[in-house]
Amino acid sequence: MKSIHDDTCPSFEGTLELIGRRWTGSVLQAAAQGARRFGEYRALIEGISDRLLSQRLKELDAAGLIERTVIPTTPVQTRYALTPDGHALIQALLPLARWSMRRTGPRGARRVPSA
Amino acid sequence: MKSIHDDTCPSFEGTLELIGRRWTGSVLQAAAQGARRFGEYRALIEGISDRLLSQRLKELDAAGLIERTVIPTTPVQTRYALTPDGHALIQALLPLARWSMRRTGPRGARRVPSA
DNA sequence: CTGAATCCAATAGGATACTG
DNA sequence: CAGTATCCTATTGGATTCAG
Repeated sequence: MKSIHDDTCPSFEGTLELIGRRWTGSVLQAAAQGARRFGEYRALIEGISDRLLSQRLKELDAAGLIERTVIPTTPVQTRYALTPDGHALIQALLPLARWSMRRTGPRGARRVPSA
Repeated sequence: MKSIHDDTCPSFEGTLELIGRRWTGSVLQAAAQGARRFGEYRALIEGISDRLLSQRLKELDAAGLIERTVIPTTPVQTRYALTPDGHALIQALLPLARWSMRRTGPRGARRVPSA
């Protein structure tokens, strides 16, 4: 049988911790859905605060998964677009998303227990 | 283009937060490598404390990803084995592990920035 | 060997208000 | 519109000690 061990490395934990932060999955989803402007992300992610959205976008930018571009109009526009790496991550996340859906049903009724 | 949105649900975030906790990825790796006894996990996961290993195993048990079995010998033995769901998770995690490896190189030199 | 208990430090997250 | 600044609380994680 194929083991996860064959394909992992010390940074795997780091990746999990990055995308495991609250809202990060939703931010990636929003990006995959085409969100580009700050307000678009905010509209797609129900319940997130400005502060955390800003923080998550900053983290994903630092990780090279999205790219922040400031367009000098008045007022300035800011775009957050997926990088190729970010796109690849989305693809790599699909099996996990399917696994989640299979476990909890398409409507995701319950939450995975955390303790 | 295929979007992650097509395959996700509210519990996806919950899944990410579960496996995004520190050490959880390593615990799953250890399980995939065949660890069953508490001490085997501890030996495979360098640096983890008893408290956190115990906590992670409890969480994964509660999530139905591993099963805890107490064997009444003296002293008692305790086994933590992957459930079918746990196995499926490992498989679903493989693309992500490969993605991590591609980003940082097989030796995982650097850590993904977190802020 | 397999944990539970305790204590402490660091971090994360929520709410709110404010700004160019 | 796109954030930043502050404050506060809750959660996490680390270290150590104790126990069946």
